[in-house]
Amino acid sequence: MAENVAPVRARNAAATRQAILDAAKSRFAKEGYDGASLREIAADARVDAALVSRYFGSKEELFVEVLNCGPDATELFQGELSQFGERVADKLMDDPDRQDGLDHLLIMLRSASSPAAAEPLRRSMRTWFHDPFAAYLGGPEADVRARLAGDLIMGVAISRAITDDHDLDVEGQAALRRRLAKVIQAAIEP
Amino acid sequence: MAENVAPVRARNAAATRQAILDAAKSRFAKEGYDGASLREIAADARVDAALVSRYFGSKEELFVEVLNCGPDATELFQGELSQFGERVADKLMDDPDRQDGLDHLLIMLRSASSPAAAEPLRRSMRTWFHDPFAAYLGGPEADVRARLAGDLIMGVAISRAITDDHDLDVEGQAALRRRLAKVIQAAIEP
DNA sequence: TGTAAAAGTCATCAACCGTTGACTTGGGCG
DNA sequence: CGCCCAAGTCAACGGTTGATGACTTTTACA
Repeated sequence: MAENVAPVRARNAAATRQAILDAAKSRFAKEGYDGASLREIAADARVDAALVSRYFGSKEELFVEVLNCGPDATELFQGELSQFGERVADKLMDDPDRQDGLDHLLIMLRSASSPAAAEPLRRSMRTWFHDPFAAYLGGPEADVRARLAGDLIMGVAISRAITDDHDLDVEGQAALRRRLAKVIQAAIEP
Repeated sequence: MAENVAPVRARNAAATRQAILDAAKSRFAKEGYDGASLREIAADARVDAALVSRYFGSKEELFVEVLNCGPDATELFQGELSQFGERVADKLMDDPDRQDGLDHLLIMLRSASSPAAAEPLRRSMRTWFHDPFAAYLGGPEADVRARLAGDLIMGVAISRAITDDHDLDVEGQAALRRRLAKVIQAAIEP
């Protein structure tokens, strides 16, 4: 018993930093800014808690870094505009674990109540979601249409995250998917 | 200097209890279940913090009590069905302080990330919002239509609560209100 | 190989949280 | 008036959080 435990990862600042960022992103998405503790994040990343503060300075700076590091939603803003509703509806009604593109949305809703997180959230939302969305839509009142459709998407994502869809049967979900696609399309139409 | 401070309120269990409930409702709506502390709530109600635990047993029980005490949203579910979109859009775009009917929605979104609050939230949402809404709508797939429209309303309420509307000018807000009314109506149409 | 800096760990701090038990104060009833 | 129970207060608890400084281990270079 010379070496007591596995080293988990070779000493590599960049890799460790990334591991912390990944763990933080996941935790923030699941529990929000306040709910996620640095100790949990550090445990997920197999790292001492003190190292997180050391690498990122403070929890808020880590949060900003997480928000700025991954766009993730831009993949939605490619392809036929007329099929946008269908695409997003499919994505939203997928099983929650596959919603990579919606991590930031989840972070947003779960951290909405934290004053410390509010300002970074606003900025990130605008940069990574709203502005690209409005540019993708184009046409008159693009910002209003993007805002409305974005709010709808966020509302549905929240609802799914909260209710776990225990209250809708299979055909109910199918009906919701159809209707959702239609309404999203109506929201972005000029 | 015999009496050192104002008694604030005559000794009255019912009134004190109600004052705590009001303060809790407001705090939960502003900061969510985790963010609102019993000490803050007690201070708002001009009451010692210990009294809150004494009256309601625990923070979670107080939360449940707040959720169960006021429906508040039923007023939306009265009047012409064809005007529903207009009515809700007006309500949503009002200044945030006047959104009495949406307090529970705010509480819901701000507390979405707290495991302790999740189950009471689901129950309350269903009882006080979704079910009456579906009953009000009627017709085929009433639950799906209620769910979708509810998600849209929640998303818009969240968005407004977060962004403070610093990013939309006056005519932008007017355009958003028009479009919102239209999309809500589309969401509830059979 | 020797060494200095980077990478990671440990112990600890002050602040805040929800909750509890012992205490003091007040008002209504005999 | 005097009592007594309800209403309200105070101080303290164990636990958790974010953050910091001193410490040890590893890596890489001369």
